[in-house]
Amino acid sequence: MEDPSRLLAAAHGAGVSHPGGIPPPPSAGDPAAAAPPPPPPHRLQPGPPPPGHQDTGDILQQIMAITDQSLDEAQARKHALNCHRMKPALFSVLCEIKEKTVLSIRGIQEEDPPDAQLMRLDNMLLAEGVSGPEKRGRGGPTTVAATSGGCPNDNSIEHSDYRAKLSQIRQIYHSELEKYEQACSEFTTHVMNLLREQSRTRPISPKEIERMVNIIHGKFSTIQMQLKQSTCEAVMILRSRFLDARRKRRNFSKQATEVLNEYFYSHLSNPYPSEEAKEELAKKGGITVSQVSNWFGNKRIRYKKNMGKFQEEANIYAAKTAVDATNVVAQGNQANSPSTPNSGSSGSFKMTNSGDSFINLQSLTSYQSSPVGANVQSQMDSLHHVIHQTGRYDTIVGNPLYTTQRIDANGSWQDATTPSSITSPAGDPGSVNSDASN
DNA sequence: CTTTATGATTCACA
DNA sequence: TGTGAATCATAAAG
Repeated sequence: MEDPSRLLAAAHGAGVSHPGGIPPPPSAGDPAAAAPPPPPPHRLQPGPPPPGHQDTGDILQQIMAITDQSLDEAQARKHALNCHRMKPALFSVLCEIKEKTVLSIRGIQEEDPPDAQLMRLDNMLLAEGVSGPEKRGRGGPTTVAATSGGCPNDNSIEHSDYRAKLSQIRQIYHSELEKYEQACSEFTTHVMNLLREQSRTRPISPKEIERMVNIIHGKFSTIQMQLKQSTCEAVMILRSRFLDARRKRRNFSKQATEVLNEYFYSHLSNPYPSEEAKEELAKKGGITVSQVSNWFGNKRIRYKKNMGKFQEEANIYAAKTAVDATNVVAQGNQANSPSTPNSGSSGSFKMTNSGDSFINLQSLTSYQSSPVGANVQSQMDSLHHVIHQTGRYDTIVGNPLYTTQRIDANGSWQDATTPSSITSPAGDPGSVNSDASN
């Protein structure tokens, strides 16, 4: 901002010799200066100024006096200046001087690197849907499939509360932003008007105006950045409050649990779905891949810890799988497709803590599996039955013998030791149903 | 309210 | 990097 006193000085002509912008005492020829300024009410330095500081004291006095002048008086002075006969000449001198000094001004600008922080904030706000277009509404199946990243926030579909709050933030952000922009443009026009006004008494290049506008915009963008920053903070807090899955745990849909369990129990020998299998399961269940991974992680450990507890469940899914498998077998018979494997043999995955009887059972199953056969099945059934009755199958048995049989009957057990499951999630009979559904 | 079930996170490990 | 194990935090059941 220009110092008003400088203008005054410039207009007086003598001011040219005072680069400091301090106006000299009014000349006698100046009609506007005819009336001596009223004495300042408050002297900063009472008493006579020390020698050598005489000028400064005077000047100071005048500056102080300006504040006491009425607006009308000032206007009158200004008008007088504009009408002064020497004005055009002085003005041109001023222009000349300005021309010379403008070079030194030029270097000052040129510091406008795209602010990294601002960009970060912008990106985040955009990602959160605060800035930019209205956030994509609820995710259809496409969204679910697309966002299988691992970010647990996909569940936001259910968090209508979260969305409401977010849109509130969004609203506030936009209204504030608008306010700032309005204020900025108002202020800019105000300053431009001022400069235009001033350009009558001093030369102002367009570059200078531009620079001024840039400065103003810079100042306002600093404020905007603060706004963005606090908006980001608000969103972060909101997120942590609403989307922290530990706080808001939602059970999976029945469909999801179904799909996962089917896979798990039909691949009990190796319940480690490949990445593709996980994706497939995620798609079928309408959850994310990382949720699938979590689920399998939890399932494995919990199943292992307490197989007895899962017995019933295992049987249910085993039966289910068996039906499917039977259907498949009935149609295509064994052997044909290498991708219709099978699945699981009984809980063979590193079940070190299981009882001996289980192990025996296990080995029995596996050894006899390849030959196939209904007799094996019945053997197993009875064995299972016995164990079931005798006793406390908690740590002893676990698991879907039925499945084992069926699947072994498919003859892919050997492969199954190493994940047959991994090879073909899609073609797997264990998940046949879901294939049909999709 | 307490207990159980369950999804997610964290950390160590191979 | 994926996994097992422990743990947390919440939903659901009793």
